[in-house]
Amino acid sequence: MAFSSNLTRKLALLQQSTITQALNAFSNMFELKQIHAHIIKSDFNPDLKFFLTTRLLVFAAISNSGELSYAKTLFNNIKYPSHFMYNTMIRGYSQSNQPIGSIHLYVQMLQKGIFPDKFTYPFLIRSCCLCSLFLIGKQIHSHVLKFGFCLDVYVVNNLISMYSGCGELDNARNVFEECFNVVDIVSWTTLVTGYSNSGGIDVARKYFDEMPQRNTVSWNAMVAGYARGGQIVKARELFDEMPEKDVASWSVMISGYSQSGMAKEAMGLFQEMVSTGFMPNESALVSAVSACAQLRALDQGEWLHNYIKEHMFEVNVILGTALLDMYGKCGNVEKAFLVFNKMPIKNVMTWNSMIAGLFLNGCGKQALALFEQMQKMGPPPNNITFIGLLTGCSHLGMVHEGHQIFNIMTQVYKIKPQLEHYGCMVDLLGRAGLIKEALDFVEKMPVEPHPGLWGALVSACRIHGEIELGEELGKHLIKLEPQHSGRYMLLLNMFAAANRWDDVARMRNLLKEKKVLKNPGNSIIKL
DNA sequence: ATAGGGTTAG
Repeated sequence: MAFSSNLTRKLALLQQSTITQALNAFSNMFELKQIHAHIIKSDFNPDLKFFLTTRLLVFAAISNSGELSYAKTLFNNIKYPSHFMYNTMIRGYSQSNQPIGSIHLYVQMLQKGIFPDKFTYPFLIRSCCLCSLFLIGKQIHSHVLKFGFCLDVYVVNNLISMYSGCGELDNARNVFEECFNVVDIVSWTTLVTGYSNSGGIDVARKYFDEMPQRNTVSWNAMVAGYARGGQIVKARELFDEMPEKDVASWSVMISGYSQSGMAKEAMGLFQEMVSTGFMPNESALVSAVSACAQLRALDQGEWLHNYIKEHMFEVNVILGTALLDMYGKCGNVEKAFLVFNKMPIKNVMTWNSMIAGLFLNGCGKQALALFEQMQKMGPPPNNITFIGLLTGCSHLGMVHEGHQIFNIMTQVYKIKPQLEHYGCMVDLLGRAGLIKEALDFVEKMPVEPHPGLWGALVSACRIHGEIELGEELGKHLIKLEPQHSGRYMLLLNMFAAANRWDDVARMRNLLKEKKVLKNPGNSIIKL
């Protein structure tokens, strides 16, 4: 008996080593499926089968070339999955496009009496954040406390990051302070990011200064915080002070410039990055392309596109959208379409940008045709889609189509119009000279008209010579916003257009009298 | 037995 069981074990070990070698050799789903088939057909002992299935599950669920749906099937066919298998699936879902699956599996795990461990929670909490299920996240926090896993720094950091993500910085800080003996550089950095994302940039800086040590990521987080908060000069100071820069540092700073509308600085820094010998990453490229779009710099945009092609960067959905947006804004709608058609994955923003690009170049019919296509085979349009469509119709004078779009928005997609949508409609009617209809529309609106909306109407009155009505509306507007110089200018310009010079002079005096500063206009300050 | 986090984009 002893002899025979020993033999079985030896045989198993022998089999195990061959199979382990085979497992080490597989690197894609095709090979994995072959091995899976082999496992099903052979009569390995159950322990070995279980071991091998675990290996397959890990690859299918979490590796880059895996396939979560296959992992799901695999998992569902296992009678008694181990806690490790549950953890693997929870992690797999957390890095998929359906992170809610993690939560379902966690519940299932508890129902089956399988105990979670410290590896369960980081991914589970991450999934809660990704789905914005913060209430569930808090419940899970109580599980963490109950099971005593808050001594694990990974769990702690994910909790801090969850509370930061839902803007509850007091809770984030409480976790940080209660676990002060386990926190590390990542916890500090998470807190810095959390505060700077919630408008607490000074608190963020305080934590940054108090950190026992800093690395490049912590510096990057602080620079990003300043850049996001519009304090671009401070961001740059810190960027220059950094003891060491990595690709993300450059990327953070370039995106800061680009998003603050400082497109020239963004381009300059991008060039500096490349000449310093750094290979830009996708996000730096996106910011640079977007800077070209702002500057209407087609040549530089095309240079970047070539650079991307030459270096064989994967054009992901964000980079692709940035590129077609750039081509659209720079007036090359053909190239925009070329990029659009080549993109294997498109999302709402991709479609929105392409539609806007077509409108911008006067191709209203094609823009509407693309919207038709989007409704048939694209992602569901969102409120931004409709702002783009209505603005486009307004600029091209497509009044009838604009009305249709508004109806589609409210009736088909049940999207409640926001102030912006009403503004577009008023603009659409006003520009077309349908001032009465525009006023009717304003009266029927269920929301309080925004000052800018009256402004659009006054401009329309100027263009279409409805001076009396314009005057009435303009005065009403000045009452609403007496400190806004632009409101006076609307009336002044209208009187000038109607050759009513006395009234123009009267407006000038009024401007002086009220000490309303005239907006000197926008100018880009070169650093 | 096996494993994990913080910065950057349209």
